[in-house]
Amino acid sequence: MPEGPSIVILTELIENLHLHKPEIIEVSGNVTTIDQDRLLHQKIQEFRSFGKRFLICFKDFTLQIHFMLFGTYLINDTKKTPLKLGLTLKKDQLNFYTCKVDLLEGKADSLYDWSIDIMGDEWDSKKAIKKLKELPDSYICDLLLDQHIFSGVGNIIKNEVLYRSRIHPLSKIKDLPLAKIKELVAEARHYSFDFLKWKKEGTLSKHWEVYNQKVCPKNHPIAKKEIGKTHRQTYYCPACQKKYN
DNA sequence: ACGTATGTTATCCT
DNA sequence: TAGGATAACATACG
Repeated sequence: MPEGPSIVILTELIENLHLHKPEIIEVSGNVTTIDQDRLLHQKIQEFRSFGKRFLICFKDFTLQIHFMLFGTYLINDTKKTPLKLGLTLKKDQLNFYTCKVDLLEGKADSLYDWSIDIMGDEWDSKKAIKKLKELPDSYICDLLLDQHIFSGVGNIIKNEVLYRSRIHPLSKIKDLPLAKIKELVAEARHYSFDFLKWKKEGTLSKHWEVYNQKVCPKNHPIAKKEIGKTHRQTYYCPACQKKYN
């Protein structure tokens, strides 16, 4: 569920219900981080995604849902897991489980820097490149996961993008030629949309070239290590991916 | 059946 | 005190 493209899918699913600024008739769930009464009888203005966050937008505040690692949702269905937040509309019900819910004052437009949303129309690759160059000593595997640079990129996207760009995860920004940085940033955006397409088709895992794989497409053995500052599981091909230093 | 994990953050260490 | 390690969340998947 958690990476950016999956949140886009959720947003599209709800948009396809063709709700028209629906009123919240009932609020349920065990969420404690927000005042549930604040939502009652409010009209939802729109649904949006920002990075890994799902946004339910109201006139002057924004409900932000982050699914973390285990979060799930059901539309017009329920399950046994304790309900974190349920929103009953006139005809539909939106149920969120195992997620982090926050109520932020203000409109979504002004709450986030939309130019860093990897799936967004306003994505600004030049800005990402600029931010990367400001962190010369960081490993590229950590920077791809930096939500202040690549909002919405997660561990799967990280691994696949590094393979596509043929960059070893422990390369540092200062050692990468500018052309390579540009390629990487472009690939981060491009693969995110491939992820979206394949996830919709149900073929995402079939297209993994390194993530969860034993060998790369050229049949070289894949290395699997927890590396970088973030210690996230990293899959890479030592033969195909060049270490810049 | 069990180990692992698409993520983040608070808290406890050193 | 800065930074690192750890736990917590609760489920699905192979």
